[in-house]
Amino acid sequence: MPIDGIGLFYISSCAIARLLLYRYNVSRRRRRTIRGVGSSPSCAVISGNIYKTYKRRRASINVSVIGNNMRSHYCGQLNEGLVDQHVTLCGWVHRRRDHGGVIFLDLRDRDGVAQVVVDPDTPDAFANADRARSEYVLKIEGRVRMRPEGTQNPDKPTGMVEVLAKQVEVLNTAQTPPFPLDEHIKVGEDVRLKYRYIDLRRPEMIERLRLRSRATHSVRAFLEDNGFLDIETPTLTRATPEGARDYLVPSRVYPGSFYALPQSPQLFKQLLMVGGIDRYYQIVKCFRDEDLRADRQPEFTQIDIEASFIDETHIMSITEQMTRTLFKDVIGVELPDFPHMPYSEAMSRYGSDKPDLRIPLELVDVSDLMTNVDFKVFSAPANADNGRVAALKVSGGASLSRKQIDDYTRFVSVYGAKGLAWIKVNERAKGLDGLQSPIVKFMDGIIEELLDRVDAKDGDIIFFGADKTSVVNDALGALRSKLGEDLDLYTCEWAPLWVVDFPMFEVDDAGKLSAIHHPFTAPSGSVEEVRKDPANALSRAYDMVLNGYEVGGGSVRIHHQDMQSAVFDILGIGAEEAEEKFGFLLNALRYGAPPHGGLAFGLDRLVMLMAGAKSIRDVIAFPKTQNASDPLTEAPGDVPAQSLRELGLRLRQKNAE
RNA sequence: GGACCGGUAGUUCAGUUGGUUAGAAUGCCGGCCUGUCACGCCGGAGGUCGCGAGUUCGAGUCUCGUCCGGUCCGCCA
Repeated sequence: MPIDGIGLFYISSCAIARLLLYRYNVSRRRRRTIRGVGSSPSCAVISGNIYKTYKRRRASINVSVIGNNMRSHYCGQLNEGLVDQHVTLCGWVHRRRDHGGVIFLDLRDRDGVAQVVVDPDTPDAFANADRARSEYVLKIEGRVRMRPEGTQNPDKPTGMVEVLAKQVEVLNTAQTPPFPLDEHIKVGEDVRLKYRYIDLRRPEMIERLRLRSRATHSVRAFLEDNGFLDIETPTLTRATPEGARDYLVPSRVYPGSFYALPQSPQLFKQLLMVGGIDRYYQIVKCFRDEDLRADRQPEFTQIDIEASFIDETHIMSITEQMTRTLFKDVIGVELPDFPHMPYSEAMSRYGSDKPDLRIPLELVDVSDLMTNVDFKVFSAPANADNGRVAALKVSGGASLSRKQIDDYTRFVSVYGAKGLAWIKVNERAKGLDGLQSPIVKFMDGIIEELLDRVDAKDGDIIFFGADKTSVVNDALGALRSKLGEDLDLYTCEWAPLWVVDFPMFEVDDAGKLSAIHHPFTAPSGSVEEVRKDPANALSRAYDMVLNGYEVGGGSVRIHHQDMQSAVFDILGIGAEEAEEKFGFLLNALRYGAPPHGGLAFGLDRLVMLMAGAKSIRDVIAFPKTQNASDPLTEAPGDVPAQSLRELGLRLRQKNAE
């Protein structure tokens, strides 16, 4: 009992201290960043380098050394306030500067770098400093003192002080690292991944992982405060017929049968709702055996959320607040209110279901102008049911060179566009003579209306896409993002939004319907309406989009068995298959399933954006390469024949033919 | 499954029309240096030009194949 009491007291006093500290930091940050929050309602105005922002902010964190029995302080904690104190530091030799009579050691730990001075008055320490090399692990005892006048370095966080070493202990030697740890030297990612444990020592990498930790902490705190329960779900589960390819795990006990690693805890979280949990969350690994991208790893982390007796308005409101809190807590950014945009509007105005609203460009539909032009490339799609002709005007874009335009033409070709027509508006007042374009000769009679519609001014360029609607949207949507980046057209730093009113199904090339979200998403209409016209049914799904990335997505779920069966029907999942694969879910829906819905965030993407990283690999401690391999462990690897035999597996001959 | 870019010293890169012994910077090793902070100065070592074929008198360089890394399309409910 007394022990419990002490423990409780200890925890709560710590928590209070942290809370106070946290309050202090938040208010300081708010003062600094609120200036940057600007005029546009859906945009946070650019307020300088984001990495700098959280780097600066981190400097104010008091890192606890309680329970650390080898060191008294972290290197990064040294400051004028510690002058004349005796400190013990532990860390790695970041750099060694040997002046013959005096040796400077830059000692690095996860919190920063401290300068240690070793002079010959302490011969043992001097000898050890002399043999120290890069990345040796040292323990240093000494006195903190101000650096002599004229040698202070205000560019470094600990640059006003140094530690005069009394003892230098070599805790471990180190081989010369395969690459330098200086942040200003770039190193190939394959080398970094092979020696990830060294790469992680780089301040930039530690900083990103710290950011990630703070992000999950913020999310957990928010959700716990709002009554969500953290509940774990199985990792060994069963394969689902729809969706991504599953990672399979053979069963030893049932030879020939397989577990699947979850693509998400979707079904389990719905079962938790039927189980009366009411509010659930989990920060959880998910697995999808599909090809990788900069923002896609075979295993990734979701912030998974589900709630009962709630509709889409409330879920979006809660998770939007969560995201806003997250950004404020972790990088001191006040996100604006998130606008809601129907899927159809996103597609027609931006050619994407995850538009980057930092970019001021928009697709403008000009199909109606092109129905009669003497130019088949435009008139054919303009007259086709599933065709579209759209324009994308870039202010000041007339200065683009022929080579740049050719590059963009090649760029859109990967999306299926057969070309990229353009008009340079050199001088509108001169009429056709003031335009420069390979296609303007076909635009006789409609050119003024066209220029008016896109609000073309002297110096602009107008790009055109004309093809099947999906090709035009893909191509011009991608071109829009590309131009935004190449020409640095961003009007703000953060542009979040909700995309809503997704179609329920999409038609594939074979004419078969598949679920756009997933087959448990509730359609907007009744069972009868959905069965009658599935192709036009809308779903109660929503995606959170930030800077052109889908960072989260969810829906209100089907909670009636008859609707669920209808959707399986439409998807071509027969009653028998549905019963076999999802019988447990259909059963659960018969036993009093509450109305429920939720959302899943891609934690890696969120952290990547907050960290200003280009790839989620940079915010994952041990990521995989684009071929889904790990250069560090060399996974995936062979297994002994005996293991296969136990699992009832035999490999097919590799070069059978 | 496909397109594109890259692979040369530990690292980052240069390498001309195919032509002598493949270079630079940095790192590493040795020496000198008591106020540097990406310390400085002097000297030295370090190469399977990803791998395999082919063309050629001769290949880092040209051709084909292949492996690896990256970006993207398809794919990713």
